[in-house]
Amino acid sequence: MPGSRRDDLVETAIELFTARGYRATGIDAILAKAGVAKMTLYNNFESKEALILAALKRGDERTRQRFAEEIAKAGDSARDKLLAVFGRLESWFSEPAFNGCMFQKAAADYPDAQDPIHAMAAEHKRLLRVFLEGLAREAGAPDPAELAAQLQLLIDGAISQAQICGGSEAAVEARRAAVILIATAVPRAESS
Amino acid sequence: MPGSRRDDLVETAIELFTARGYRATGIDAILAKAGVAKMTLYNNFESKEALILAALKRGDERTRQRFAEEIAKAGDSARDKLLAVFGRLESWFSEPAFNGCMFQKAAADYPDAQDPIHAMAAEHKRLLRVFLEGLAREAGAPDPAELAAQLQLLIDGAISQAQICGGSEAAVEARRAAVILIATAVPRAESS
DNA sequence: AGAAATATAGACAGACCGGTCTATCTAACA
DNA sequence: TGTTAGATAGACCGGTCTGTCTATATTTCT
Repeated sequence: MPGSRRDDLVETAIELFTARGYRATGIDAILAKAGVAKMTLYNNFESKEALILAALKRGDERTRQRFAEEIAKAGDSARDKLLAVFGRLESWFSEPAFNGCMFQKAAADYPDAQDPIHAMAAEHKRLLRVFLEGLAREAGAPDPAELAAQLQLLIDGAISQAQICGGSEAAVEARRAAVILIATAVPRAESS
Repeated sequence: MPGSRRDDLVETAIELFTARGYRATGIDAILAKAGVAKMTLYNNFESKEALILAALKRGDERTRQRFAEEIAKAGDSARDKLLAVFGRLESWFSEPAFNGCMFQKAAADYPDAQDPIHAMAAEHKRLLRVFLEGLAREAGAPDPAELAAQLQLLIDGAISQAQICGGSEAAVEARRAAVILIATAVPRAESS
């Protein structure tokens, strides 16, 4: 089964990079926590940067999958699906291990837009917006891109506030704002 | 005139810490750019952390002052004052040197909530919320804290997106969302 | 069982970091 | 003019970082 050690490394990298930051987390800390030798890392990845990119890739897939799962559990009205995103935020913020968004932190730690790490963070945000746009379209918004962009502002703002100030109130606040923005954007007066 | 060198150090620190990050910016880079000797730094500040805290303090004061200036230039309706905040965001994002919010980055680089640096970032967000709450109260919002919290989500989300994806569209998007949230929160139907 | 691939521990190099120290220079004030 | 305070350049220390190397051990497949 190739990739088992590799998997351990990527999972541990996601944990530590998200919790402590990319530059602040040394290779040795990841190796110690994953219980893997240094050469195994450098046989599977070209460099620390390659490990970061692999962690971001997996984190991106997982983040959007988690949103999709929460949406699947939600009611079948398109409005409820959109709001389920904020329910996912609330449970995420409530996890003891929550420590902010690994993509916001990646873009902050590697501010050069040309840097592949920064570029991958931007790509994640783009993919998330596409995802939201699909939901907004299902909900019948006449301008789904507009509604998706506004909801994404609330999402990123909530993540940022939760990381800085702690707590999960930012998610319920964002949800309340989302209710208003959705009601305004979607013509159908869908009450109750 | 005491503090001239000290001022140079704080200003340069704000620039470099914001542009490149706190951990990524070495003392030597600040000293070189400010044209100051290393011992002068350590005669004015106890440590790199003390310099960071001084930079955050000045940045906090300046940020809120810039918002206040933009608001003073705006129309005298309370609604226009609230919206002027987003005008300030747009011109900020358009500055060539824009590279995100020094407080978001500080909280990301020092994720421990007990860390004085993280705590000062949280305090800045709290002060900004108080500021917004005052404006919301002037605008006649029945629940000014609620409106302020929602607008702050838009602000932090816009800053985050502008840093990750570049451009200043996030500010105009946030402004459009703010118009909706304000109109919903403030009973008085203040048109035109 | 034997061979080939992969993992291990740990030493090591080279770079960079924060912070200290010294010795020299400059400027202000008596 | 002499003194004192503050600024300067730069060597230096201990520590940490990424990445390489070697020599040994373990697994896996035939």
